[in-house]
Amino acid sequence: MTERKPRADAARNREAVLAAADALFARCESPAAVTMADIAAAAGVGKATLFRGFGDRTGLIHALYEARLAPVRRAAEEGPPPLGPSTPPSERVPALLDAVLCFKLDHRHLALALEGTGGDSPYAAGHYTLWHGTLRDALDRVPGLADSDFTAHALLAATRADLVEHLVGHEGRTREEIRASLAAFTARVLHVPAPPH
Amino acid sequence: MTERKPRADAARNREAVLAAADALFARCESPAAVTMADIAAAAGVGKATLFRGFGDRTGLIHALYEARLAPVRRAAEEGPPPLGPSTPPSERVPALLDAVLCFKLDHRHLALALEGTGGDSPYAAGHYTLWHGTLRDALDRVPGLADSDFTAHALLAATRADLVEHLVGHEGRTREEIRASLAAFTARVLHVPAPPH
DNA sequence: GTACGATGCGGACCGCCGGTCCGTTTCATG
DNA sequence: CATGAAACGGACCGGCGGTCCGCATCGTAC
Repeated sequence: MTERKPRADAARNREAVLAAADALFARCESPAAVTMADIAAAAGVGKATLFRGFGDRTGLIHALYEARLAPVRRAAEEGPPPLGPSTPPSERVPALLDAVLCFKLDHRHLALALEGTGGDSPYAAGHYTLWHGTLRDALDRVPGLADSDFTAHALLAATRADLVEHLVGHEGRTREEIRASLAAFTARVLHVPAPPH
Repeated sequence: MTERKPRADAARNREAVLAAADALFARCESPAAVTMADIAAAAGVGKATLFRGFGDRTGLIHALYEARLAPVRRAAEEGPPPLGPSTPPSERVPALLDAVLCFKLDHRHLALALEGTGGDSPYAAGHYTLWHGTLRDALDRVPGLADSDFTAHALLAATRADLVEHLVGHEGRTREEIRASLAAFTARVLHVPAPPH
């Protein structure tokens, strides 16, 4: 058995830390304004508990992001259409992108914290590789579309957290406007005429 | 006259700092590994000179980026086709994007330092607004293309520095491969059938 | 219930970095 | 050459990410 049963208080603290971090990132303007000490204080634990449980700051952010992303990820991996794998590509590609976009809209503060971690690029993170791979595979099945790898990168780039933040915060776009824009852009890339709506 | 003649040594130091910073960012793996003290030492000046001349770290990076970008910017603002304003849109849009991409390929270290500055989003920077505005205006003149604002954002997002870095560093793509991929993607968005090559 | 080893805890502590301060040096001008 | 202004530089500061170690708590075996 490589599995070790974690102690009860450790699990409880882990959840408290994730909840406190989520709340703090949501409340504060910039992710950089949230310090490890802040999170520890808000969770009612010592600083060392953070680092023991998550390694370092980026580890904590990754864990938090991953925890919130899990439902969407599962819906895309094994859920029903239009997100699940049984969906035809021309329908699944827009659905996947819309799901990513909605997640980033709902969790802008987390996405900003993750992508703005500085040192390590967001393209090294596991979840990016997953989205990119899923999208690439779907694009491979779209007739007449070459270079699915770059296309997947480019489409995902249109959902970058700081771009979304800019659209919402500085250009004053609403959630539905942005979703419509991305859908139209995606349709254009897929060579499907946009629905008149 | 609002212009004040700067002292000779100040101008000299300014250039030395820019050159030293450029070299350091190019040499080091991560932009975060280059400290202000490093730059000051490499330029042979005191730390205070950096902050007096550029305000803070992001100011220095902005100034350096802007200095290196100036030629491309001028070519786009008042140069001859295919970059200049007299070019027809269907030709100018790919040319603008290719110019941005090439600049980021040539100055990856600077682009990474700029976009990875953390706190402030790259979308607030003046040069982004400029590229976006130019591209949007060109897209406005492409028949049948609505939502030029978002389209400009999305196309520019495909040239993000960390994406370029990922393609070159982790996927092993060559410069020409990436340029071809972006050109094909752009053509697809413009509904122009890609050239048979 | 109790004794005991292992696991986890917490906050004082460290090194480093961005940014500031102020006594000193260098430039420009008449 | 004298003098005021402008720029210099490195010691200094506050704060942050990350570590360390003595102490508390948990789970277990009897």
